[in-house]
Amino acid sequence: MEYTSGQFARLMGISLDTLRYYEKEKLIIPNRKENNHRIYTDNDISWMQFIKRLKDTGMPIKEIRKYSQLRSEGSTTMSERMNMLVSHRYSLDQKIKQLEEHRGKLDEKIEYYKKQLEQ
Amino acid sequence: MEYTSGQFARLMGISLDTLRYYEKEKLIIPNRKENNHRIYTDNDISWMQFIKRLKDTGMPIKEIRKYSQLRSEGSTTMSERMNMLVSHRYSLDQKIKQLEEHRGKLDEKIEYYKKQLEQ
DNA sequence: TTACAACATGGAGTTTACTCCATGTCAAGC
DNA sequence: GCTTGACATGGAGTAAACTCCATGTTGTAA
Repeated sequence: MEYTSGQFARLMGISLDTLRYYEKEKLIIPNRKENNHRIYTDNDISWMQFIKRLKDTGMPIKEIRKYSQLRSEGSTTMSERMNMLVSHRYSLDQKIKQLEEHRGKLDEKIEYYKKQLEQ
Repeated sequence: MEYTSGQFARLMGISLDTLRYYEKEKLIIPNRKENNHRIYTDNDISWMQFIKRLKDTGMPIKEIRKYSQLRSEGSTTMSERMNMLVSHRYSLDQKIKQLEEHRGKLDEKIEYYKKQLEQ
């Protein structure tokens, strides 16, 4: 399947402006038709979903660009890409652990409020 | 114990500029000495630690300001503050769950890379 | 064939959360 | 008494990640 920029943006749940911004930042660079209109493929869909995953887990755009750059250089950059993911996975793990601790402390505070309000 | 702004900032691991920025945003408003210098107390330490917790869990400064505002109005605002925390705790929970899912998907991708590189 | 929606570009503007800078005051050590 | 370091203020600047706008081109339905 192929998609116009508008269709693709709607499908991915982002704005056209954001899509073009990502292109300017070299995260995702679609092919063009003869009329210069962008054309996205199913392959772009899974790539975009992965970009969103990296973003949602806190990877800055500059670093995603680096990953994207390596990806476009082909299979010789595989181990470097894997290293990036392993390191990112580690910091994500740290982050989750910290958030869990914060959640526990929030629970304590909420419990405290509850007790105060019961009286 | 009492602390000057410099001591307090160092203790909390933030910069003096950030500390004053938080004051401008009404998150934490210390008393002043006769010479107009800020003076922080142990009470401010635990309050600041809580501010950091809210920040680290993704609460925007505007909302922390609202909580701070309620807090300064005394015990009559307790249930409202609790409601804020309960709601924040809920979204934090959602966030953690989403991050865990992302982590799982990252693991899959890393596994895939590993297999490719083994050959 | 003409209206209008969708697409394109370049550049300016926005929001959040700081961070830096110029300038001024003031207490303490040499 | 003078320098120096810590503190004060107001305002400008920065980085990240969009978001908006003006202007122009293209594709399609009536």
